[in-house]
Amino acid sequence: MVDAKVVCMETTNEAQRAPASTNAPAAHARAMVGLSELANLLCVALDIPADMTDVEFSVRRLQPGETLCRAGDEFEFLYVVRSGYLKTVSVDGAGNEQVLAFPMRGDTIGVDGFDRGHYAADAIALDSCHIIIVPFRRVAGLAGHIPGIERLIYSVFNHELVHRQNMVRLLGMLNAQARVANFLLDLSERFGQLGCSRSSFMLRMTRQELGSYLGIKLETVSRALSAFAASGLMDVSRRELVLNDVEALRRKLESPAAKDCERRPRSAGRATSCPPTVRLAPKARPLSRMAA
Amino acid sequence: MVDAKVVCMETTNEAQRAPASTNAPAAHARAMVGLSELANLLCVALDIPADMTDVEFSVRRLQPGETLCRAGDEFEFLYVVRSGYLKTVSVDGAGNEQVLAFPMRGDTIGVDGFDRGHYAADAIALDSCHIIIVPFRRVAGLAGHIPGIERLIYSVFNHELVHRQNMVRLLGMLNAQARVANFLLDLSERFGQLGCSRSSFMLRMTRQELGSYLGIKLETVSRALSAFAASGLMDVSRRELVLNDVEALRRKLESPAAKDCERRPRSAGRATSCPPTVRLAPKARPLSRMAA
DNA sequence: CGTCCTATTGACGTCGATCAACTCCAGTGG
DNA sequence: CCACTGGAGTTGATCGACGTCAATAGGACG
Repeated sequence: MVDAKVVCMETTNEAQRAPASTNAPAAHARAMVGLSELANLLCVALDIPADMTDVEFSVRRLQPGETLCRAGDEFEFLYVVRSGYLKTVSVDGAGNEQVLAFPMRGDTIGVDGFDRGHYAADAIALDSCHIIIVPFRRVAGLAGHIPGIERLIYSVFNHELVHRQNMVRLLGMLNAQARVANFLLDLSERFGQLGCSRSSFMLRMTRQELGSYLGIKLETVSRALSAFAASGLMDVSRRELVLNDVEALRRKLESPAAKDCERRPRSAGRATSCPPTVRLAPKARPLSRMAA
Repeated sequence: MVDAKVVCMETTNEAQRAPASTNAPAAHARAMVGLSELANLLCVALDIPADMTDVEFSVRRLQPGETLCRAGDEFEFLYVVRSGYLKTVSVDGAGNEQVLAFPMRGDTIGVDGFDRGHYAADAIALDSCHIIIVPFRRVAGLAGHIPGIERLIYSVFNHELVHRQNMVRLLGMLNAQARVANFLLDLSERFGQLGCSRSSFMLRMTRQELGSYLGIKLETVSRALSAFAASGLMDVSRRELVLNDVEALRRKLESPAAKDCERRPRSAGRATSCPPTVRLAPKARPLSRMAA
C-alpha cells in the first residue's frame, strides 16, 4: 500500500477523479501528510510543538470498488478520508449486510475497532480515494508530547458517536421520505462545507446501498426521490441530483408525529426535584405459572 | 423504597436526595469511590501508581423519577452508574422524545456531550440509583500521571459507540418481535453478568419507554410480549418476566431476511484487489432541466 | 372508593416490503 | 456498426406488519 514514488505535487485537496491507468498523470497524491493537515481535516485545533512538525502519515490510494479494510482485520490504523467516497458495511452472522456510513473527506474509518481489537465493518471505495493511514498506537503515544492530541482522539470518537446517534434518531423516528430527505440535506450540507455546490451534486451509491443505510428498500428510495421530483423539490436523473427547494425538503422531516408541541417546563427543580414521574416498581404477584 | 424521613446530611457537593430512612441501614453507598473501583466498574484494567490511590469521586443518589442531567446542560461530568436503572431521552426540536438507552451498573452517561460541550440527552432515574460523578477534565488530566487512563476514556467512548452501533443494526434490520427479543436477550445477559438471574427479572421501564427505545409503538411491544408468552417462550406479568426458552428467543432474531446464507470469499486480494464491483460514476447527461 | 396510569386486546388503516415488468445504459463481442 | 447481456433504476399491483384508535381491566395512590 501507499504506493510511494509519487512525485507529489497535488495542490488542491478536492476529490479528483484519478485517471488511474498508466503511471504519471495521477500523481496528485502526496505520499505523506503532516499532523497539522490531519488535524485540519478533522476540524480540530492542534498546537504542534516545533520539534514535532515532522510527524507524518502515509496516504493510500484506492480505486473504485477496492477494499480498504475488512471486518475482522486487526485494529491497527485509523483511516482518515482525504478525498473520495466510501461505504462501510457490516455483515452479521446470517450474512445480512448493512451499510453503516458513507465516509467522505474528513471522516474517520475504523474507530469502532478499538475495544475488540479488530474492525467491525468492511470499508469499500465508491470512487477513487486518498486515505490517510494513521497508526493508532503511534498517535496515541504522542499524547505525552503534543498537548491536545488526546482531545483530537476523543473528538474522533465523539464524531462517530454523534453520527450513530443521528442514525438512531433517523431510524427510530422518521418515515421513509423523511429519511431520504434527511440524508439529502446532510449530504448537501457536507458538500457545502467542502466548497462544492449544495444544490447540485451526484450520489455515489446505488439505491440499494442508500436503502440499506437508511433502513428501507431500494424501491422505497426510488419512490421517495420520484415523489420529491414530482412535487418540484428537486430534479433527479439517476445519480445526478439538483435541489430546488431545500426549505420544503427540510419540512419533510418534521411532518410525522407532530402532535405534541407542548411545553416542557425545563425550569424549577434544578435536577433535584421532579415529583416521582416514575412509579415505584409494581408489586406483581410472584408470577406463579400463569398463562396456559 | 427509600421512603425518606429525611434526615438529610448531604456531604458531597452533589445534590442528593435524603439518605434512605433513618440513618444507618441504607448506608451501603459510600460518599466517595476510588479510581480502582471505577475502573473495575468499567471493566478496564488499570494500574494505579501508589501515589495516586487517593483519587476519589463523589457519589450522587437519585430517587426514581429524579433527573440526573438534562440535554443542554454544560458538559462537565461523566456519570457512571454504580447501581440502579435510568433512561436517557433525547428530545428533538419538534418535541418528539426518543429513549436512547437504559443505563445500568457499569454504564456511562453523558459521553455524547464532549464535542458540543453540553449533554445531548436527559438522564432520568427509573429506580433508586447511585451515580459516580466523574469530572471529565480532572480525569483527562490524570492521563500524564496514570498510564492507561486514556485507554479507559477511549474505552468508555468506544463502549457507547458499540451500543449505538448495535441500535442501528436493530433499528435497521430487525422486525418488531426480533427487536423485543434482542432487547430481552441483552437484558438477560447483562443481569447474568451482574450476578442476577438471567431468566427471571423485572423490566424497569414502561411499554411506552421500551417502544420508544426500540423504534416501535407500545402496543406493538405489548403484542410481541404476549405472542412470546403465548408460544411458551416466557411468562409475562406486567413488568415481571420469566424466560423459559432462551434458545427459541434467540431464533426469533434470525428469521427475517434469512435468504442469502451464501459464501463470502474473504480471501484472495488482501484488501487490494476486488474487481470494480463499483461502476464508475454514470455519465448522466448534464441534467438540463428535466422533469416538467 | 374514585382517579390516573399502565397494560392488554381488538378492529381497521396505512406505509413500506415484495414481486414483477419495463427502461436505460455500459460493456462485450460479433 | 449492431445485437446481446446484465446491472441499475423506475413504476405498478398486491400483501403484510405495524401504527392508530378505541374499549377494557387492573394496580397504585390519594
